[in-house]
Amino acid sequence: MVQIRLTNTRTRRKEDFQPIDPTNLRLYLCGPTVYDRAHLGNARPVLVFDVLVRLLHHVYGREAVTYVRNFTDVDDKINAEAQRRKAAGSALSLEALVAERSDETIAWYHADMDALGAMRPHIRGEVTPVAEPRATAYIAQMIQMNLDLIARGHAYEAEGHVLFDVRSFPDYGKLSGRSVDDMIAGARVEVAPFKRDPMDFVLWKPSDDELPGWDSPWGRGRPGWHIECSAMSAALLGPSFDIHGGGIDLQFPHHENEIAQSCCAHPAEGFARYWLHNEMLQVEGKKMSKSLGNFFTVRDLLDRGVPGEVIRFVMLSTHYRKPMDWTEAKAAEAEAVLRRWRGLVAGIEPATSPAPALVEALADDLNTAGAFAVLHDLAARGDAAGLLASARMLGLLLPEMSEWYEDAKSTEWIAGSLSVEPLVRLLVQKLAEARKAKDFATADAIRADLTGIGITLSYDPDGGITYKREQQADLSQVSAIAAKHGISAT
RNA sequence: GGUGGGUUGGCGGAGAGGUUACGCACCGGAUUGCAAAUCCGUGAAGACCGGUUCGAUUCCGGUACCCACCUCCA
Repeated sequence: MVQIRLTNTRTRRKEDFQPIDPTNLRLYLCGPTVYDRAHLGNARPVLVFDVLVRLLHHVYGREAVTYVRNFTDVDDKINAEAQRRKAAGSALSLEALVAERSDETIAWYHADMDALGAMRPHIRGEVTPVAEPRATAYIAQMIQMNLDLIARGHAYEAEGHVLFDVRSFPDYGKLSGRSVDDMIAGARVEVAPFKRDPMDFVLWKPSDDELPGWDSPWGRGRPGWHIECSAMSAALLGPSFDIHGGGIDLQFPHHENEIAQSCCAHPAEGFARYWLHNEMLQVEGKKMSKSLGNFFTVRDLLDRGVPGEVIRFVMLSTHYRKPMDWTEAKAAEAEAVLRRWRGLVAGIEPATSPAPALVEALADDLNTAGAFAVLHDLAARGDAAGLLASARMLGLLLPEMSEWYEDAKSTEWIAGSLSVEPLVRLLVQKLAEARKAKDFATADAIRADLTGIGITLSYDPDGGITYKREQQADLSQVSAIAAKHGISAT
């Protein structure tokens, strides 16, 4: 059996992965807060985990893997949207409006992640909504966990809040390498007066009548963010499980707090054994932010015609623990490579198993960049069946993601360009006739004009011509070009 | 201020104490009416300063620069 090695943030070392139970692997990935479309950065941990899960499937079998990813649907931004709809005259209750907003955001999220070829979370291999818990469905478990923490002396009630007592957990700060005293020194937040220690964090907070809330021993309120993941992972995976993942920005405070809550509520258990954190995504060398104007969602890219498979390729071409930069140049390069590979594997059945070198690369702390080198090698040797089987382990060259390639190959035009398509066809026809008559001057002139506006073409061996519209094609000039070459629009 | 990560050839991006990473681009060649595509091939690197070593881009220390987190952003 292949030995998987993973960099465990908890120990800051690359370690052999030893499952608690090889027939029942359990993974938890912090999912999105469902207030809006997922931005590009949200996709990174999902794709990293997707490759990890595919690798685990390969090594341990699909039915041995349980992969849980939550939806955080308790959030001020969701509440704000619900309140806006209420104010706009909706007859629904606030709770129903919150659910409505969450539902539509979750549907978007599914569509976007599906487009990237990311597998849905699953329990022992079986895709089910249970593997994607919503925080609002686990409020009772959160309340119970808070009660346990209070009973064990790790939490206290103050003015309708329940707070975690960080001084009661000596290991607090271990994951992120900070001491409580360091954190206080660097803290820039105003400290609520009812906290025993400035770093104590909220497990439960009160809700007023304007906000969604649930009845609890501490009055009507809602859970703190961190307790949600502790309660849901315990409910679905048990108090000890194998791998917990997320972006490096969640290391502190979110994951630190999860550890504190879960380890104090279940002192005999180890909680997550391996912690995986991916580095952040940048755009053209800068942090993605709304103020810089370089903020965009996965859907924005898809709508602009960047295939999901290309996004996936770019994301995986950088190791997950390094900052990665999204650039147009990378997307173009990825598309060219994918196009070549798809041409190579067309009509080919995949080999029965991926190349051992590829599995080895992935087993070595998910070295996806190294895995690409293996794919390039297979392609260079003309091993199409091996390339296909291996690429699919990375979630590439999957049949369900081939649409963009098929469209380009069949020179199909998107709806907006239908009106000029007949003209282009006539121009190409004229070009073909000119070539046949060895009138290369005319042929080259037509080709140059079409290339100039972003319609590229290539000559097939049989004398036919394949043409396609590039991303930035300027179709407004087509009729002028047609007129120039003696073709009139009718 | 605290914590963590990074700096590799024109660009992107890995591994490894000594032996070609790989891809894109470039250049040369094959093919082509010319292109495109494809195929073959060459060249090119490891921030700076010290240390350990027979030997370091790879280990250790320092310096510079970049980034992230410390604010319920993956």
